[in-house]
Amino acid sequence: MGDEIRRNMALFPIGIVMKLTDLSARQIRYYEQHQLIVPARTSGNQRLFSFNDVERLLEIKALIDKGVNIAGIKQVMNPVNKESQEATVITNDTEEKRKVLTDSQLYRMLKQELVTGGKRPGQVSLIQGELSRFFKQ
DNA sequence: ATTCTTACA
DNA sequence: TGTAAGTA
Repeated sequence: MGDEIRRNMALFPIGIVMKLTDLSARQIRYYEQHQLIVPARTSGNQRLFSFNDVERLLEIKALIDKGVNIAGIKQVMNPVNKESQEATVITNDTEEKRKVLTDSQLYRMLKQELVTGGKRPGQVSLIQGELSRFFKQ
């Protein structure tokens, strides 16, 4: 179950997630208020998002674009499970080890995610189509 | 320089 | 949702 841990690792600050999803900070925080995502927090109260968080945000974005409101999204999306939340609790030790992700490191991980496809077989990952714009040739 | 919360447009 | 204010 190592892949799940990887997808639940808290890695990105909101600024990067904004670029990854093309969502505003206001929107991202708003969706968190409604429990659509539960990003981890650093000891300094800063949000740290995981690949799963980013994927969920992309799904939310797709639904919003379809005209679905928050209430509708809550019905369609499965709620954030306990394991995810536990896995994203940031200890001081974790925070120290995380360091700052360089762009090259980030893109490397994103490419890995594209190869993996994210999620499980059966449900097509939205991350691939959405994030492909970061690898325009 | 970034992010956070609160509150008003 | 956008944005401004005052912090951390």
